[in-house]
Amino acid sequence: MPSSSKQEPLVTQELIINAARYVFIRKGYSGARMQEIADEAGINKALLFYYFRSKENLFHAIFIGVLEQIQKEIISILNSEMDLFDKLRFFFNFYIGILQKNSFVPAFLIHEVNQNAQILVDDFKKAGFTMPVHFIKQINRGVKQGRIKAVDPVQLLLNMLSLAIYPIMAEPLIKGVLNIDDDSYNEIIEKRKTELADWVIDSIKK
Amino acid sequence: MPSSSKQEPLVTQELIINAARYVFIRKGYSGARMQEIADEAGINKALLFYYFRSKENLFHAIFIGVLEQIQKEIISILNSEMDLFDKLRFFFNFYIGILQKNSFVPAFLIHEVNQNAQILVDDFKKAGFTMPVHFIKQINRGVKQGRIKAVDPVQLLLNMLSLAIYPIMAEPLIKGVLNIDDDSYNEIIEKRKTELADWVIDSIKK
DNA sequence: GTCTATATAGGGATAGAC
DNA sequence: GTCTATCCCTATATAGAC
Repeated sequence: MPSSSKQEPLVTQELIINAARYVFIRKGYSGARMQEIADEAGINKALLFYYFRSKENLFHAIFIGVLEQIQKEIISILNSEMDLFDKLRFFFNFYIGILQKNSFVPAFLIHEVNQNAQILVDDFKKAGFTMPVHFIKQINRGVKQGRIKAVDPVQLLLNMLSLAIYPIMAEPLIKGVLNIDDDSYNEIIEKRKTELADWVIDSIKK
Repeated sequence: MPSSSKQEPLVTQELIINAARYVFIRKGYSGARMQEIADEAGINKALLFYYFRSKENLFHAIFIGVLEQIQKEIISILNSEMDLFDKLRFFFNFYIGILQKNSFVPAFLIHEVNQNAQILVDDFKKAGFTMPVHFIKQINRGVKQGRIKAVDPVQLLLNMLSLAIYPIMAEPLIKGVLNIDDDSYNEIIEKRKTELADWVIDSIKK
């Protein structure tokens, strides 16, 4: 474990973490090369093995970090104390913004979990993942109070995540299939930040 | 190119295609092993190189096949002559059914296109991919005739695809995050086959 | 067409100098 | 802590017998 000297802009371990994150998220575990991570970090390949004993170790460190970030971003929004409709507006606007800057993360997560569902359960625990209990209660309360229609909170949550995440994670594919250029697609996504909230709110309010 | 004898249940080339499809879709290009494909097909590894000259060749054959299948499935529904609301109901019911049997396909496609967007454009052309022009016209006509609200057909299409695809492609991830068991999740997906159509139709009809 | 045996390269991992 | 050199296994690919 290297000592964190105070003046250097980025200590080696951080250089490695950032580079590994960049490469793993784009290439996946099996597609990533330790040499490429070293190049990206501007250090020697052997150093990777000095700081993290193996490729797998390094991967898990990255993976847990990604989970923690998502936990912080999504769950904290969903479980916040905002008014329901404000929360929905905030969710789409804020979360799509995050996704735009991390467009490879969802496909990375799904791809890795798909071939390793069992083992990665441990990483979920390490990242402190919890259900959005407060959000679910909030929906159920809204239904009971007659403020919104009788919706299943889990289905609503699935819809929200789908509508926000899919068009961004599948951007290269969709642009290819529908023959849309970069600028047009950005415009489409930008509109979704507000229109999705309008649509969802309109569909559940009484 | 082997002659297709008429009596054998599956000629070798088909055995290879099926096995390669199975393995590539689950592991991705970089995660797949030619040995595993050979085992899955029940043949010798060298035969893979006899029929397809390289791993890359075999991959492209599979990839184009997957694109052709999707082209046939989705675009043909969207461009059919059905009434709009019937079409939406049919789309969610039928397409989610297909996705349930091919749950790894979307993540596979996205993952491969993400790291190879440029090269794979050729495969799109080979697969004969076209835009759902008829569907888009149908929406615009519905809007003009005042039958449905003023919706952007591309946004509507994105929403339909997102709502259908994401919860299935992300199933292992979501089950992990939300702590849902297999049976409950299947029930949730089953409900979506009809509820999504109800929801979308309700939100666009005047 | 199908097999066994083998060549060749790539990439994870370690040894050891500084 | 960081580098160079190297080990060694794995995976793609080929040669050649049958």
